[in-house]
Amino acid sequence: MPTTSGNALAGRRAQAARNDEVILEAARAVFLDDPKAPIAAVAERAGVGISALYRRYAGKEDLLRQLCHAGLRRYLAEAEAALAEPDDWAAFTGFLARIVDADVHSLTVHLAGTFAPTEEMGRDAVRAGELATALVDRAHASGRLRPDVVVQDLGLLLEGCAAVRVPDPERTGQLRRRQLAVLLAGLSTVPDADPLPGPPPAAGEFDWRWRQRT
Amino acid sequence: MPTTSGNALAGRRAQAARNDEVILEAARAVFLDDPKAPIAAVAERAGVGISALYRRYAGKEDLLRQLCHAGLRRYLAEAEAALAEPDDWAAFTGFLARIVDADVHSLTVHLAGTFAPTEEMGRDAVRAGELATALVDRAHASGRLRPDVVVQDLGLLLEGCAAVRVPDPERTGQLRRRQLAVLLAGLSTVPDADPLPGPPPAAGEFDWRWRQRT
DNA sequence: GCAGACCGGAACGATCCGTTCCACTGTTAC
DNA sequence: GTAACAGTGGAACGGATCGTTCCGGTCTGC
Repeated sequence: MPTTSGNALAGRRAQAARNDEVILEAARAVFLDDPKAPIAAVAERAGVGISALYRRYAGKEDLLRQLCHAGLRRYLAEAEAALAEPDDWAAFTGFLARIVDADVHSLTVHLAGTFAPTEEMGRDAVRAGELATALVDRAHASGRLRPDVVVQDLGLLLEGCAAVRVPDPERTGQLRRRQLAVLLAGLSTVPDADPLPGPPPAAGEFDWRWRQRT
Repeated sequence: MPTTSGNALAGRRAQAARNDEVILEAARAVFLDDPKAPIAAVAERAGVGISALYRRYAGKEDLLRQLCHAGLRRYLAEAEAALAEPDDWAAFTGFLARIVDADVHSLTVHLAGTFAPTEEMGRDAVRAGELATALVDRAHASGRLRPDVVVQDLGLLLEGCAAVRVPDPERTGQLRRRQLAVLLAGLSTVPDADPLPGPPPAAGEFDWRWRQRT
């Protein structure tokens, strides 16, 4: 029989621990899809009751804030990992690809403004700006980045990728990779040797937009 | 004294005619900013009462539909105008620039799904697809468009531009032009000779996102 | 075997929003 | 002149939504 120490994952305590993760993941998925989604949608998606949510977070704003902060931390982690990469241009493109794949931009940006940010988030945001600047500087140093590109252009680029969205998440990822490839080719000084990635968008692939949404 | 025929713009009839336009423009501005905006916001922005709206449109859905259809017609008009342009590549890029400037993509796409489309809209949508295909074909013929680009990539491109938005509409236009330039450079087979247009995004220009929204 | 951590979900109260309705005003037709 | 009326502003209504609270139940840890 499990005790508080040592033994992990058993019984009620285990369910609680699992719920911690399952709720956060559900919140991520739900609010990524619709930043104004009701909190009940998160509970439903997670397969838990509403109480399980309120036991962990003071309220909706608190949940949003922590979710957003997690995204910001992910951004920092990826940026730091990228700066460890020796190749300047690969560090730059790899960073962007991972941020796009992780859909971090939607989290940090589309959720911003829906809660009062903490001071720590402010500090993290500043640091994120510094790291991004370092990555852009190195990309410039490599000579492969157009000279008239500034750090803030990263915001436009990420926004442009995050805007691509279809119902199927996996397909969304493919299309975003394609969009990113085009944008990077546009930001590069050397012609793009590779073909555009992924199956190209097909006829009728965007028709779902016209179907009546509830 | 004005009669029904001949004389234009006087008295009550004139106000009504003016309101027709002022309401449509207000609706455009409001729903472009927030597709889920309440109808009262449109009336307020137009400086009229709610009755003035309901006298012209059967309901919110009807207003949305007509607004969206107007955008679709604008798309068709621009596409036809572009096809009259002799230079294949200029026709392609000019078309995209005008669509981006007119913010037609947000209208047709972000409003889609909020109303039951008419059959005429369906026909117009099909025709829009045909014209877009013709423009892409001509761009391919010019040799300046990457061979692996398909018509549906236009959707991604427009989405990527429409995603750029700051509070000031004029600045939004500038930044979208910049984004479009990058995307077009990425879609082109020949290196981009011109520098990126407009003042580059500045530090702190996106901070407004973090200010608490009501 | 019991105290309590943990949970599901109904219930509540506060908004919000689309639509209707009515009183009012200036205009037009006669 | 004046009677009908098109056009309007905005209050009021009814329904829907959503964040949060709360209570009864269950299973665990000791």
